[in-house]
Amino acid sequence: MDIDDLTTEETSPEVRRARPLGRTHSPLCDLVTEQLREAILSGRYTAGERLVEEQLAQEFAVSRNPIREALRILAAEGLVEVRPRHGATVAVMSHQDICEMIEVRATLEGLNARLAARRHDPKVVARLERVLEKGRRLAAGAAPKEFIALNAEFHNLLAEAGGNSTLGEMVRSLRDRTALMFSPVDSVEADRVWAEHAEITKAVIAGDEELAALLASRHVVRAGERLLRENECSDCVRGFPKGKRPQGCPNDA
Amino acid sequence: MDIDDLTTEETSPEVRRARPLGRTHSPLCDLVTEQLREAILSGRYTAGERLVEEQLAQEFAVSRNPIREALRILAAEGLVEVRPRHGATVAVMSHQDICEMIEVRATLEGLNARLAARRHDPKVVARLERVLEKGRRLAAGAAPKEFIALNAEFHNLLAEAGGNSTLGEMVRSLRDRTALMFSPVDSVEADRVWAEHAEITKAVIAGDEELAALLASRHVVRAGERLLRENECSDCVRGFPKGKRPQGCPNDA
DNA sequence: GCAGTGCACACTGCATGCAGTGTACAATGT
DNA sequence: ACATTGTACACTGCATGCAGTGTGCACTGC
Repeated sequence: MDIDDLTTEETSPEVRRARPLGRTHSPLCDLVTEQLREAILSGRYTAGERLVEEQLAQEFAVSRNPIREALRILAAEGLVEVRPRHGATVAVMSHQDICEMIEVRATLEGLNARLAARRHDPKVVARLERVLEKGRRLAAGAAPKEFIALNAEFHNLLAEAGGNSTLGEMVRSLRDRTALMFSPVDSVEADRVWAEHAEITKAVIAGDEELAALLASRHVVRAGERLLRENECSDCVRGFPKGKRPQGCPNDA
Repeated sequence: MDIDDLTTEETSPEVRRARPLGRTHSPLCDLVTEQLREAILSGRYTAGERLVEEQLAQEFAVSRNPIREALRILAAEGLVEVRPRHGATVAVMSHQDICEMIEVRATLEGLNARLAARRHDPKVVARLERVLEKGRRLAAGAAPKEFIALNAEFHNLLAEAGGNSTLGEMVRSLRDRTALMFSPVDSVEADRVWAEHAEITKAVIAGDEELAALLASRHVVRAGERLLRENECSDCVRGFPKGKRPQGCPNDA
């Protein structure tokens, strides 16, 4: 609740360059949404875990009202599932769900890369290369969390390069929902991923639409394949401790 | 509020086949969401129109709470825009927004048709042909509203034929958001649209992935082109009466 | 006239309270 | 032992109320 300096009144008539409080301070509902999303994406809440309103309300030190709104928003995004009169749970994704999302994401990343290549805006490209360089230095050695952030940064920038914000928003959502599983990569994987990023960027710079699309699409499928291979014997993605699995989890069948 | 027969208690021990009330009755929040979505899509609320919570609450005869939740959900779907402390408005889409959505939708419909052709499940295909036939009879002569419904039915079925529910959900959302503008078609247009549907279906039945994808994609672009042509001089899509335009509407510039 | 100030109204953001529903578990009868 | 009923608890759904914020308009002094 970062409303701390409301007490300091304007005393001198000169322009004080006070930051526009009214514009900047977000409603609690939005803050909760962000934090909750972050918490889910970072794995602090595991798939299938119940999200009890009162509990969250105490955790965030707010009333249940903003919590409820946040939960509806996240439900609309697909990160949370709300069953009427049964409450909210972190969304559980089946093997099939993941396959579906990867298929769609591969197509959309392909389209986006194609658009990026078509425009190859020098400004955005420059920024892309900067992230690429930063990643090249850290890639293999980076902590998982750092790597994820860097990866997100690259892909967000690529989306920007595509210049289709609707598309960008959609892939971001898909990436969020699948990101949970892409997390643990060994250093060999990380190197390969980053090399692929470089290849994509090269194609974008060259304005080679066809190649950029192909590479970006394949980039998603590759990561997906590894993921699906790892999980081929379990229908649910994350390993739930026995007895704590979401109801209906095929692992219990 | 269809809770009408709660009074009828089970009196005889035999199984009464009473429908499970607990499962079926939706929370007000969901009902409001649906009705509001329907109202926006059918044009009963025009783009940029303010959606005042208290007003809606009285309209639906509920409190502001479920209204707020519905608004957040629709905002997450992109049908409504919520500015903190300024309230909600029906989303206004710029020329660019529409271009972007059409581009994405064309790609996704293409992917979906490809998948549908790959599976060409006889059962779904049979249903497709039934809708197609019904449409062929009515197409040109149908009332606009009827035509839209029929069109939606066809596309939903096609999505089902694709077998990727995530994808289906995404194209449905895109179709919703663009549907507003596709509405007024003359009978020549309607005939052409329906002929294209038939072509797509044929390719799906033949299992010709490439053709199905191409046709479906082009189908979207065609409709989009007409739309964009019509609006090429106005940046905002729907004609707002002068003085009632959403703030920032380029038509006022 | 016209910038600046104060005020009133409209609306959103949020907390609180209560009724209704789902669920687990003990009590009861068979 | 087992099905059935009763009951207590946990939680969601929703209404209500109030504080805070945005906005338009009258008022003031110039």
